[in-house]
Order: sequence, then C-alpha cells, then structure tokens
Amino acid sequence: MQPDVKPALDWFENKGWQPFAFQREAWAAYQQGFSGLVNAPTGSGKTYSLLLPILLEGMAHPAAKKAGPLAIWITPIRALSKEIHISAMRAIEGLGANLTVGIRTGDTSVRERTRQQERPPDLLITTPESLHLMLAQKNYPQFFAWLSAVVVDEWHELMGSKRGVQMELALSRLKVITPALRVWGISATIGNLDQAAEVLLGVPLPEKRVTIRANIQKPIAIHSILPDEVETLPWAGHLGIQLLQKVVPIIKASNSTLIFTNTRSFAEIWYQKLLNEAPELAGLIAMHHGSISQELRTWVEEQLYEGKLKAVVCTSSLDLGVDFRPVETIIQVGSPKGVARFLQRAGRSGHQPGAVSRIYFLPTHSLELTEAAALREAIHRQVVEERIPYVRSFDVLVQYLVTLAVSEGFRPADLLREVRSTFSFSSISDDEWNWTLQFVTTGGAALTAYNEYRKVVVENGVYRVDNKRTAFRHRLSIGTIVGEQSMQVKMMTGKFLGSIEEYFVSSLHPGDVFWFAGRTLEFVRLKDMDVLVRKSKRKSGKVPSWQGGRMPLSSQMSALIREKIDEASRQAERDPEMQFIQPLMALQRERSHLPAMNEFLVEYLESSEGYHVMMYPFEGRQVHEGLAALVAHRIARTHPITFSIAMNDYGFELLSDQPIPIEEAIETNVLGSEDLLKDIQASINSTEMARRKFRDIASIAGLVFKGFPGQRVRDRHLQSNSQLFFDVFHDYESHNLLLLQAYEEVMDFQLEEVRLRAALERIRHQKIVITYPEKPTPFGFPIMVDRLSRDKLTSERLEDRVKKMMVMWGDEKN
DNA sequence: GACCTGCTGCGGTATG
Repeated sequence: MQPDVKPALDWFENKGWQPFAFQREAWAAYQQGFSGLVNAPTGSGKTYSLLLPILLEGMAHPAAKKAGPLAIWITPIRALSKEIHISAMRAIEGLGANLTVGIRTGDTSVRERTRQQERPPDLLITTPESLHLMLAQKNYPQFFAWLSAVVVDEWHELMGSKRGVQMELALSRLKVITPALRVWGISATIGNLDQAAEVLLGVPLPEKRVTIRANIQKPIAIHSILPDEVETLPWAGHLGIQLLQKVVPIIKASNSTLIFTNTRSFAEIWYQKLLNEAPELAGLIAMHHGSISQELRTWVEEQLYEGKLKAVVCTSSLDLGVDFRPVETIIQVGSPKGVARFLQRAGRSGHQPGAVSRIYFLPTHSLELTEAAALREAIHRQVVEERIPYVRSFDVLVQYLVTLAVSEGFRPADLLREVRSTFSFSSISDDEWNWTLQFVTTGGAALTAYNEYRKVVVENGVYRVDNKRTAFRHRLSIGTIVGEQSMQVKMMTGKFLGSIEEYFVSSLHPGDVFWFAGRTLEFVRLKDMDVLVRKSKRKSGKVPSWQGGRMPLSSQMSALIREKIDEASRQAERDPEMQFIQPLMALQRERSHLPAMNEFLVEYLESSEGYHVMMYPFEGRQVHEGLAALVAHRIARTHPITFSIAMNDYGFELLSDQPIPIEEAIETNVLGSEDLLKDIQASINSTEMARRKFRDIASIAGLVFKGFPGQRVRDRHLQSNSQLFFDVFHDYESHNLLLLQAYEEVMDFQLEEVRLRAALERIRHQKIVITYPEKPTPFGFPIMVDRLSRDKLTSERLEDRVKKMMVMWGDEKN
C-alpha cells in the first residue's frame, strides 16, 4: 500500500507553501523504494523533500513495539542536527503524526542515550562518528533492524574527506542488516554530482536509483570594493586593511553583515581595526572562528539571529549550519580560492526564495582582482569545483574493523564482501585484505612482538576484541578528524575563551599583550595546559597565528584566471575588476609580457640578490611547489647549481647566486612530463612529506592513543610516537599499507599529481615566452616579497625589507 | 606603539 501524500500537501498548503517540483519528485521516488541524491541549495526546502516521505511512511506503518529507529538522518555538524530536529518536530506536528525524533551526537547526555536505547526514536539524527560509536555497541544489529532509510545531509561536505569513507563503510554494514534499506543523500551543487551519487550508493549501484535536481537558480550580485586610486592597492599583501574605510559605510547601511576572512588571525585583526575605525560599533559587532570557545560562538550566533548584531567577522566557521534569519550583506576579504566556497558564502545573504544574494569582494592586493573577475565568470558559466572522494584509505578501514570487533565481531569473508561494495574499497585485493586482518590481529610484521597492537583475536572464525581496555580506548578514538596542538586560553577567573597553539604561546612572555576572541588580553602565566590571561587596556597586541589548512586555488579558478589574463593581453577586458587594474597590466606588458592563452611566460632577471627565474603557470601554490622543485632538480642535474625556491598561487621563483642557463634548460625540456614521477621523487623530500602525513594516518588507524578526554597526550608525544612508527615501518615493513598510503596522500593531495601532470601537458602545447625584465614585474614582485617574509634568518621588519627592495630597484612606488 | 597568512568538522569520563 502506498502511503498517502495528501497530509503533506495539506500541511504545505496550510503554511501557504507550494511544494517545489523537486520535492514532489523526491516524495514519489522515496515511496517507490528508490535510493538517490537530491541536489538543492540551502534554504530551498531540501530537508522537507525527504523528511516528509519518511514521516508519512512512519505514520502508514506503525510498528507496535519498535526496537530501533525507522530512519537515520546524518549531518556533518552537530549544530545542523538541532535544525533538522526542529524541522522534524514541526512536520510531525503539522501532520498530526504519532512519531518521535531524537538526536545522538557528542552533545547528547548519557541519560538521553540510555533512554534512546530503551525507547528508540523513530527518526534518529546523528553524525558519522556517532553512527560508528553505535556500531561499536553490542546488539547493534537488533537496534538497526527496523531501519528503512538513511539520509546523508550535506553529502558533498563529507564526500571529500575521510569522513565520507567512514560513511560509506557504515552504509555497507547497514545495507546488509536491512537489505531493503534506502540510501539518500542531499548535496549542494558540485562538479561531479553523478560521481557523488555513485560513491554514496556503493557498488554495484542499486537498480532503483535517481538523482533529483532542484534547478533553483539563485541570482548573485558581486560587487568588488575598489579604492579610489589603483595605487592604493598594494602589489603584494594578504590582509586588505587598506580598504577598511570602505567597509564601515557598508556595515552601517545594512541591517546585518557577515565579513568572511580566510584565516582566524585576520578575523581577529579586522575585528579590532573595525572597532578602532568606528568605535560607535562597539557592542554591535562580534567575531566568530573555530578556535573560539563553543560558548562564545553560540552567544554570537544567537545575537546575530536575534538581530542584535550589525556585523560579525568570521571564518568558514559560519559557512555551514546555523540557518540565520536573512543576513543582508556578505563581504569576502581576499580571494576565497574556490567557486563553491564563494557561492556558499554569497548564499548566506538573500535567503528568501527569489531574493538576490549580494556579496562584496574585498581585494588584498591588485592582482587578486583577476580572481574576482574569474569568480564572476565562473558564476556566469555555472562552473563549480568537484569533490574528490578518498579511495583506499586503509587507516579508516583498520579503525572500522576494530569498531566491529569491539561490538559483535565479524567474519572476514562476509565482511570483505561488504567492504568491497563501497566505492572506496571496491578495488581492495585479497592480499590487501589479508594484510589488514593481520594488522589488527598482530600489529603486522613490524609490531608482532608488542601485545598492545594485537587488538583483535579470532575465536571460531569470528574476529573480536576481548580486552575491555582496548575496547574502551578504541571507542574514545573513533573518527577521522585529527586536531592540531592547542592550549586553552582562560581568564584568571577560570572562564574559557578558546584555544591557541603551543608554538604561539612559546613566543609569549608574562605581561605580553595579544588579541584573541575579540579581546585584548595580557598573558599572566601558564598553568598545566592552560594559558592564564587577564583583560588589558592596551590598544595593540600580538595576534595569534594558527597552522591551518592552506586553501589551494581550485583548478577551475586557475583556468579562469588565465582566461582573464588572456583578455588583458588582447586589451579586451570586460569585467570591472580587470578594467580597474588595466594600469597594472600595462606595466606588466611594458616590463615583460602578458601571456595569452597559448603562451607560457618565463621571466629572467638579475638583482643584487642574485639571478631569478620566474614562471607563471597560475596553478596554485601546491602545484607550483612540485613544479618548482622539478625544474630546479632538472636544471641542477646538468649544472651544479643550487636554488632557493618561492611561490604563490600564480607562479614560482628560482633564485640562485650564479647565472641560470634558462634558455638551454627550456630547450632541454625541463618542463616536460617524461619521467615525471621519478623526477618528482628525486626532487622533493617525499619521505619527509609522507612522514608528516603519517601523523594523521597513525592516529586514525589507532596506532597512537590521543589520551583520555581532559587529559590529552601532548602533541609533541603524538608527533614523535607516530614518527617512530613511520620509521619502524620504513625500515622493517616497507609494504605496510598505512606507510604506502602516506606516500599516496602526498602525491594525490599535497602535490596534486593529476593537476601537475595536466599543467605540464598544457605547457607542452604552449609557446614559451622568455622575457628579461630589468625590474620585478607586477606578476613577480609578490612572489619575491613572499620569499622575504618567510625568510626567518632576518629580524628586519618585512615592510623595511620591501621598502629596501623597492629602493634597490629604483622604484618609488612598487 | 604600528605587525601581520594559512579553514572547517567529531569524539567523552565503562582505563591506568
């Protein structure tokens, strides 16, 4: 019997809503037993597209005495689970259904958890990690036996990380417990939407599957904040504070503004500078980022929601989750480096259907305006980045095997079939599977002698953890997110403000003042792992820096930037941003050259610093890191010469104290893609890079124990422990899959081999243009400055160095 | 006194 959709329609009607076509489509597909993916933007009613059919079915098939949830809703962040809960309760009330909803995340109290065990909610909202914790509990098959659907919300967010792999594994298990299980995903628009569906639904794909596209276009208006004169914008820079005066009126003219910065330290600085510039905004603006305590963040979110704040300076921490009452204005400080991120942030404004999202782009240096133009183009052409799914992440698999061994145990032959049904491990060989089993039972060839790594034992063919201590420790370390080293910042009264990193703390002396969480704080002393502080009245202070991710320039952006430069080379600029920087482009043309699409620019110049080769692939700094090392290595192979290397998102520099035979090098094909892998391996210290990647892998695979909550193992110990494992495997078990994985992650994610290869292939078809500028060019200057700022050997201030450099080149301005 | 690189996300107190 098909459940009736009418109650849902009635409820929508009562609310004055007209269901979207995609919602009706999803309702129908769900009721016909399909699995699939719904592609819809936030604020389009995507939640109800699956929530309603789930609830309707729950009403139509009341289970007399249910022993488990009927459906599970997965959210990547806890804050989102509360919103889903509210939506579900609203729908249940509207439908007059006799159904229950529960949340199970790290925030859920022990009492509530026990209650959920005894009387499971019909709809359970949880995270991938909590789902695995449930798989680590005895009797989980009975608990999940009633399940008819799993919905993975924001699947695009999960898929690009190891959390996605974790999700795939959990689904493969649940699909065997309840064979009729429907798996649904909800995803924002990404470049590889079809693949996203395949990864979610597994191997082989279910016959009844469908991808539903909402096709709701959201108009976006981009406005770049430009100074009155092009000279005001520096050639190099990151902070963008020169345009502070232009921001204040925007804030004042709008009811609510979000100011996105790319780093936590910039958020701190912008917040303080704004208050300085416009003291009347005190109490009306706030700050939000990932190192600020949850309590403070929640307070800011609530104040914003209630309309009590005019502006919040934030990082990606406000990208997702908290569904605000419409924010009127968005300001993006510096390039977001990717189209999807820009769209996500723009979408925070004009939330009502049909409303225009407005976003201001605030450049931090002149050339960055090409990125604004590229974003404009991307939105016009509807280009969005892909999310690359992780495959063959053996660290996650190892963790999963122990998870199952902790609860009910597993039989290898059965489990292998399930594991192979995931996209991630569809290619796992028998040998690899056997190695993984060996690893969890004996610790593998290198660790056999240590009892600690014999986590799993085999009883009558069933793999189990029989040691309570091992089981407990394992449950404490489920998950794939490996945090950074940090210390807690507390007021003398004990109030917790947030966390900063150990190495920043080591630069502080008692009495030093620093900016944090929007306050000016004086460092008093250390107490255990806490940094004790008090309020300071001083106007200035140091600013903490954190070692976070590096936001690579997406390849979609790269390609569009090259197009924009090409337009400039033909003097065919169309975007306001490109028109604004015409003088800069003219100077680039005058001193060197503006490369067209079919050209590759190489600059060679001499200075008192030495001999510089500059190349501009516009592929992002990660790819440039590999390319620079490659070119340096190939030149040095024929000429004994050493280089110092610098790069940014646009190009890289090789600097030497002796002349560089660049023409000869180009002729001998230093930019060729032959022997790429071999040359890359020889040119970079891949062992060192892999060693760093291995830290996370060791942690996820459960080799290193991060400590008990509240008494974490110090990061230095974690680091050295994982290094130890790396070395041991390196020396005694070179085929260790976790070790090999570290090298693969370096090639795939750090050096982006695929992109690097594509870049070389492109360059092969381009005409190489070598110029010999007498002075640094607009393209080259920022790279040189970057090298200077990273030069830790000098105590000279960067600004002085830059000034000196300009004088050196006989340039008053730049 | 004046300087700015480096995002986000989860998990819990059943041990030693």
